[in-house]
Order: sequence, then C-alpha cells, then structure tokens
Amino acid sequence: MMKVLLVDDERVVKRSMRALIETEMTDFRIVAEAKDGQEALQAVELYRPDIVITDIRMPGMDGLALIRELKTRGLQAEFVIVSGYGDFGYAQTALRYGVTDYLLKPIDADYFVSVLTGIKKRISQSDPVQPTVGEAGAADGQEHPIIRDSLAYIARHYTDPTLSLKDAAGHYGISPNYFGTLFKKLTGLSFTQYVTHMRIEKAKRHLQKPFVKVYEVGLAVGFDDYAHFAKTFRKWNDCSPSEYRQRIITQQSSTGSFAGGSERTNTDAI
DNA sequence: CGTTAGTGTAGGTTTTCATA
DNA sequence: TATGAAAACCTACACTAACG
Repeated sequence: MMKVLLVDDERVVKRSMRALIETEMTDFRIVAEAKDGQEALQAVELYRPDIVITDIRMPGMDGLALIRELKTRGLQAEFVIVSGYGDFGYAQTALRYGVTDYLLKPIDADYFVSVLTGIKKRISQSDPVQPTVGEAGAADGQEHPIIRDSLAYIARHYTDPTLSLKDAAGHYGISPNYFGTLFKKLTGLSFTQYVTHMRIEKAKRHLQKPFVKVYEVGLAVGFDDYAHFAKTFRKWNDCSPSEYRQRIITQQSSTGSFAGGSERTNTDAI
C-alpha cells in the first residue's frame, strides 16, 4: 500500500485527486492533506508518505521549498509536482530537485493514474528513481552539463519553428549524432519527442483561451504549418485541437475550475 | 468565407548502428 | 567519448473537402 500526501492550497484540486485515487487506485492510500508547505512538513513527520504530490505555488512555503526541505531531512519519497498555467518554467526548475514527474493543471485522469502506477512499480522493484516520460526525463539529464543546458535551450527556443537537433548540437560544438544519442540516453526521450511534447503541452494551455484561434495556437508554440500541428496534436492526444478545446469548455462548465486536460488519451480529465 | 481536417509526397532531419 | 553512414522518421507543402 502506497502512502500518499496531497499538498495544495486549492481544496477542489485535492478533493478531485482524492476522489480519483480512492476510486481508481486501490493500492494507494491518502494519509494526509496539507494546504501549504508548513502543514506538509508536519504531515510528513507523522505519516512518512511514499509519495508527495504538491502544488508549486502556495502561500508561505511553496512546493519547491518544501521538496528542498524534505530532501534535506532525508525523506525517501517520490515527488510529483502539480503545475498551473504559466508555471512551466518553474516546473522545469523543479526537475532539478529530482522530482519524479510533474502534472500540468488541469490534470488528466489517465496520466495521473499512469504516473502513480509507474511510481509504485519502481518502488516495488526497489529501483532507483527513474523519471517517467516527457519533462521528467530531464532529471537524469541534469547530470550532464550539455544536456542540462540543452533543456534550458529548448525551453527558450521551442516557439521557434526552425529549432532543430542540428542547431542545438552546433550550439554545443558536438555532432548532431552524438548529441541526439546523449540526449535520449539521459532524458529517455529523443530530441524531437521532447520538443514536441513541450509544444503540445503549451498548446493545450493556449487552447483553454477561447479567444485564440486554433491555428494561432499552433503558430504560437512553434508549428509553422497548421496541418502538421493538427496531425501532431492528434497523435499525442487522440483528439484534434478543436475537439480538445470543446472538451475543456464542456468539462469546465460542468465541474468547475479543476477540469480538462489530457495526455495521450481521450479519457475524461479530473 | 474562414476555419479545420485529411491525404500524398519529396526532401530534410533524426536515430541507430558499426567503428575508432 | 565521438564520428560517419544509412535507414527510418518527420516536416513542409500542396491540395481538397467538410462544416458553420
């Protein structure tokens, strides 16, 4: 049984995550909830959770400070960051603290389940913490200066349609072949997969703004060509950009603020 | 008419593998 | 650790069609 601590200042978010864990994940038990870092520290002392799921931005001690403090205290736990819109760069920084994964709000139910399931599997196999897909792959990458820097490079340039592995490799003065190999080895994702994932996640944020046209979203996140954007979006999410937007609107009108989101799935979000 | 989706294709880019 | 070559994959482009 995995012990989980939920840390978020938004009650509705915690309630949604609790509902999901209690209904979908019988191997997990929520031992405590906290609304900020201070409360979380106390809960950790009492319950020694296996997994800490924390928001980044909270009053008082924020998520990053909390993780730093818990690591200082030697807590052997897996950390999952929950990041809201506009926190992406912040979440990237969080990866350097060795978090296992991070989830963007609105949280996708399937992805949430898959992240926790993956953590349980790793713990049960007594493996060292391995990052999951996507951004979390950056954790190992932090150990190599070029890859560490390249992640920041991508974060700065992902909106540029001309961003390429060749350019990035040239930036560091190594061959594209070697750079690509190194990147995949250390992050778990190929260069293009990483960049595409970042673009799609950003696009999903933009699609929540109804006044922005879908093709403009594609342009805004680095897709020069709408057809390519639509194809790529569907490949990663099993729905078109417009379908995704429609779902978000529907879910937000029926369930409130903690709604929407999807990650390589077309199932309902929390 | 504007927006979005779908398809085929050529060319460029990335990944993989063998090798030093 | 690093490179080169070739295969595999991806992207941009052009075009068509559906929909409101």
